[in-house]
Amino acid sequence: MTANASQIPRAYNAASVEPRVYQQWQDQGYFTPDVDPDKQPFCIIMPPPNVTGELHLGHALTASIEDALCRWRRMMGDAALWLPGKDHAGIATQWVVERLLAEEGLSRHDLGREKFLERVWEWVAQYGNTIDEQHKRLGASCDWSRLRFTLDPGPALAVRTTFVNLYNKGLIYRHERIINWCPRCATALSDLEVEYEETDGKLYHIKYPLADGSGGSITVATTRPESMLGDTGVAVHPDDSRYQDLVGRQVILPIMERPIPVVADAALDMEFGTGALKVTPGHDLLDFEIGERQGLEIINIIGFDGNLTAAAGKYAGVERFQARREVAAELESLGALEKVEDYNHSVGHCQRCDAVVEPLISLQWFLNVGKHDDPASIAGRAHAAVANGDIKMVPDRFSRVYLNWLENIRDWCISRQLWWGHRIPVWYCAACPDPIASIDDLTGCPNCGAEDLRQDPDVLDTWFSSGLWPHSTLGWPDDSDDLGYFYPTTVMETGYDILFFWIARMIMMGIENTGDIPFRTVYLHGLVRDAQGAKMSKTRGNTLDPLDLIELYGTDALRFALTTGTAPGNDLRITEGKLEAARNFANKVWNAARYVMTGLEGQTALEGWSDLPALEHREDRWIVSRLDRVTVEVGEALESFELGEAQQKLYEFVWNDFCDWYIEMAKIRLRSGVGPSPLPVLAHVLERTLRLLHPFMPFITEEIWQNLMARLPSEGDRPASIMIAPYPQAQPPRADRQAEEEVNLVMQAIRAVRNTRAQLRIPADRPLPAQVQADGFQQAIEEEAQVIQALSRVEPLQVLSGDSPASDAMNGVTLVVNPLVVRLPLEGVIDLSAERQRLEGELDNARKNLARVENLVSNPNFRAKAKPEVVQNEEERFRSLTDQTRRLEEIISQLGG
RNA sequence: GGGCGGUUAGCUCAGCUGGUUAGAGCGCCUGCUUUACACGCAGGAGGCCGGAGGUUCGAGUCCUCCACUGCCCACCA
Repeated sequence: MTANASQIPRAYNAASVEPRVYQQWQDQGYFTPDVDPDKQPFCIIMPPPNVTGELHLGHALTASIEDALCRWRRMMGDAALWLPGKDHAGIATQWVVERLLAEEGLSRHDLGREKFLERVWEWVAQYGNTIDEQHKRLGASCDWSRLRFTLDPGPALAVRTTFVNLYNKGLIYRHERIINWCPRCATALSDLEVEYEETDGKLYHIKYPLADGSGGSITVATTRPESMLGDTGVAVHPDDSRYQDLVGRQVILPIMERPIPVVADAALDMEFGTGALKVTPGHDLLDFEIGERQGLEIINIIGFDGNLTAAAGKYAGVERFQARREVAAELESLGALEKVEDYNHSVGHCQRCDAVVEPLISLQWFLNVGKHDDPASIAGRAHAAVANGDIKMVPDRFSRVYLNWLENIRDWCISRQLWWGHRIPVWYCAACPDPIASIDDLTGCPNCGAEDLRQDPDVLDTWFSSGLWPHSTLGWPDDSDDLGYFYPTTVMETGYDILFFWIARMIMMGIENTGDIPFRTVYLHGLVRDAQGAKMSKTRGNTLDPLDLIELYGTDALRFALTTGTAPGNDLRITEGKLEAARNFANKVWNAARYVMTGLEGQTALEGWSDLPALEHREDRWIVSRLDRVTVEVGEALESFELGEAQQKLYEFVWNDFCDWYIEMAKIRLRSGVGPSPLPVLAHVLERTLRLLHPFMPFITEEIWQNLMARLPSEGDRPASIMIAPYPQAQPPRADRQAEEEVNLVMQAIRAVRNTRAQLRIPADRPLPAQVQADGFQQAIEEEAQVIQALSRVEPLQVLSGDSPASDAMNGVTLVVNPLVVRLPLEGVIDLSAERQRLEGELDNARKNLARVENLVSNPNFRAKAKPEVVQNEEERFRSLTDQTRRLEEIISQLGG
């Protein structure tokens, strides 16, 4: 383990490190929390990916965020449970297996239900855990011992229990009504599973003659002329003066030659089309409702297979879009087609297969969720939970979207005509009139004892079981320890695209079943898009495989790239540049660590590295003060779910403060051996930084941490892994304003000299003599002289007191780093007038700033109304600018001319 | 039709409750094989924070309107 520093590879090798480290974590049982009353529970239920799923960047984003939160809370001492799962994904999985069968020339009907389900289970056994293994590559610290599948006995019992309870309450019911039907998937869909797309279509104006033979007619407009075969009425608005005299009369439906009534219904939009609507209650939602109100007949002319039915007369058996063309043609030949206009409207498509959805009448199961303003209803309680703040959403704007959805919610069609899924636990007895809902499988009728029972053939919408997920995974309906301890869960984290599908359902079902909310906070992340901002999709071919990216950049870099520089709820683009930046950062951390560990080689005087009891040196006090400031900022960012902000802060601290400045300063002390050794501080800052970074970059931090700890004397309890080490907390006494101010001055002076060199093209290695007037900071500058000399290559450096510049310094450049004045005698390199011009430019700038601040500070309104610390800041700035202006004026006057 | 975002440096984006001279990464320009790192170091250029009003001592940040753009919802016959 304690390899020589020389044996530490020059670059971090993700591929060899990561699987090994992950295995160690898992073997140690770190992912599996105990139910521990002395700890605070923290629980995230992972959104269960589909068993058919391959890890994509959306999963990777989900996992990166959830893992970071879990690792952070675990290090904070919570009993952190991240519970993984998988979803049986009814339609998606059935499709995959049916496609495989099709390759054998078989359909599921050839196999029969039982054999088919066996095949699906075989498929799941063989391929269903791909995504789990992929999650492990991401470093997911989830508790695999608690892994749940939606069809496992536990969740299945939860589904049946819920169904039976709701059935017994009368909230789940079976009804014949108009639903969304996908002819390709041959199943009913919920409203949510229909996606509307703007489509260029036609608006057909069809003339229906009056039945009285008067020669009069009424013209209706439709985008689906074939549906007229099922018309059972024509509706007009009751206030529409054009049609007053037609209401109550009959018209003749062309082609079908069927008399149908003209009715008045207020749902009509008088402005639209001709103001008259053909009513097809069998195939249109609005028409269905009008039909119900007006007592119109329902005729089904489109069948479940998408072909026209016998009720369509001579069009029976014709495919629906073919029928559209043929009906339009026939209407035209009959002279009933008044006109056809181009028309853009939105058409519903099946979310799964993209076929055009057909509204039709069918016998289905529904869940009555009630109204949002009924506090006793499912929707009402789900509404209240968010409205009253029991459940908080991040970002908050999604609360309104959610509430608005619930305010318009309708009953949920929960039955699907599939085989793969939770079969509806209802049996029909040949001898009894009422269906029987039962948690246990029935073999005989509980009412009459008859054995002629038939179970409902349908399965439940996949989202029905998903809706129970937070409590069903924890053991409900049993009163399990996990349920008591981890429920309500802490955070639900997922993409905003499933706010209605999943989040809303979990809130509804969670409260219904347990009486308590399923989670306290909902964190919604955005969609991962490609570099051009396009949605990633397989058909577009613009998907990036996270595993490829891991191979190229490393897991930590991928995770960092996905979660830095983004805000909750905002879509993000993943680009090569971001991935490279993240990888470079990982490399930076690795090399900083390599440097520190090289320094530790063979050292013995490292006592106190873990808590640095007495810091003498200004630079040490500075970096520790900065470290603690960052520690506070990172903690606060995490508390408010601002992961990107936390990582940004850490990035800047590591790269700028620690690497660019502290390590460079420490090198000088290490070389000279003068003053206290910076090694304990280097070790301390590195070790804490690793812990701060660990939730975001778990692998590289663990690998370095193990290496580092092996080189450091044991002080206090030493955990076996960084992932169970405590998350760093700031120690207020270490905040050191003075050290920060002094080191800042030193850095500014160094920058000023470097800048001058670059401007004047003076080679970096050519030593320049310099004088510093260190008004009030003599001691600090004298003590930091070595650093200033080394980092800006000034040699020799003369520190002057007060305002007594050596006269020979006047032929050169004077840098005002208020309150310091740095003089670089550069005879011949720069002429007096150019220098004078430069200084006057600076003075100009300073005066402008001074005027602005003076204005502010002298404004009584500002003094009265601004926060005291703001006033104080501005006053300080005023003094400093006054000072700077005075210095510049003096210097310019000394230049003469 | 209703609602919600976005519009900040050439590109991709941060900027939380209004308070220094608005930041980062990438890209660009100038120098550097400085023994942790060229996946690097040092220096630099580049922004009327979409437009117009308003509130305020003070606005990228709050309010109103407008423009462009993306998304969500809706029974657009």
